[in-house]
Amino acid sequence: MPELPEVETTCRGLAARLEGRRLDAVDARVPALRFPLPDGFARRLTGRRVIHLGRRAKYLLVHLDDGQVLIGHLGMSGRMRVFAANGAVPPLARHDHVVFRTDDGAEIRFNDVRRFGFFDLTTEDALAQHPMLEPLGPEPLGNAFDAETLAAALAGKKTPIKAALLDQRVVAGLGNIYVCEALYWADISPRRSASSVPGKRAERLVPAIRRVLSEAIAAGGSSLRDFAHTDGGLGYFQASFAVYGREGEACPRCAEARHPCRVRRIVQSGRSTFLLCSAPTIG
DNA sequence: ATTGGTTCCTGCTGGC
DNA sequence: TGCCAGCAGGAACCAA
Repeated sequence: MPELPEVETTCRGLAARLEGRRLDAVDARVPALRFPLPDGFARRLTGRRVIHLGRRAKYLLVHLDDGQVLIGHLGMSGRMRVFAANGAVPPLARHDHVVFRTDDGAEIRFNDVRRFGFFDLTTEDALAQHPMLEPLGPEPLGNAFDAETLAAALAGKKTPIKAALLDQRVVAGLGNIYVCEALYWADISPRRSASSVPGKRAERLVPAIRRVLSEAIAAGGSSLRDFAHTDGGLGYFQASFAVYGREGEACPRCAEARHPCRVRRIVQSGRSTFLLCSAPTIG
C-alpha cells in the first residue's frame, strides 16, 4: 500500500477538493471492504460538510461539521480519485467500491482491487481512543519522534529491526518500502536485533526515516502497481529507491567503484527485505 | 507480553 | 500459448 507518503499525498489531494464541500450523496456499492461498512454509513455522511482533511499514520481522517470523523485506510491497493464536475467523468470502474458526490458536482471514488482498505465512523471526542488509532506510536515526521523515544520503543525487543519498524506501535506510518530504504541510508542491517539499535544507530535511523519520508512526499509518493494521486497522476519516488525492488543492482553509494556492493533480497517474516550484500548481519 | 504464522482479496508475473 | 504457483505496498487475529 500506500505507506505514509502515499497517504499524505492522497490527503493533500482530497483536502483541496473536499474541504468546505458538502457531501450530497454517498454510494456504498459493497456491504464490506476489509470490515463491514459502519451501520448507516451513507445516511450518516449524506448532507454533512467537510471541515478538514487530516492524516494519522496511514489513516485518512475526514472531519465533518457535526462532530463525526470518517476514518479511511487504503489497505494494500486502495486509492481515491477525484473527478471534477466540469471534467470528463468516466463510467464506474471495476473495484470502485465507494462513491462520494459533493455539492459542487465533483465525484470522489474509492477504488480497491484487493479490498484490504476500510472505512469507519467515529466522533471527534472518541477519535483518540479509536481502537485503530490509540495504539499507534509517534508520527515519524513529528517532534515527538526522536532517537530517545525510538530507543525506548526498541529496548528489549528480540525481533529484527526490520520487523520492529513495521510495527505501527513503534513508529506509525512506515511500510515495507520505506523501512528498507531508511535502514539502508542509516547503514543498519535489517536483520540486526531491534534491541541493539538504541544508541548511535538510533541517532542515524531517525534522520534517515525522516529524510526518506520527506523526499517521498515531495515526489508525490511512490507509484508501483496501484498508487495514483487523486487526479490520476503518478508519484515518482520509486525512481529514487536505493534498494527496494533493486535486487542485483549496484549500491548507489558505491556504484562507481570497481566492485560495488549489490542489493540482495531476503525474506523476513514472510516479506521481502532489500539490503546490501555487504551489510552486517549480526544482532 | 512478545512473536510468528495465517488470513482476508484480486491480479500479475515467471517458470514450466 | 496456457496454466498455475507464488508474490504483492497492510495489519488484525490467533496460538504458542
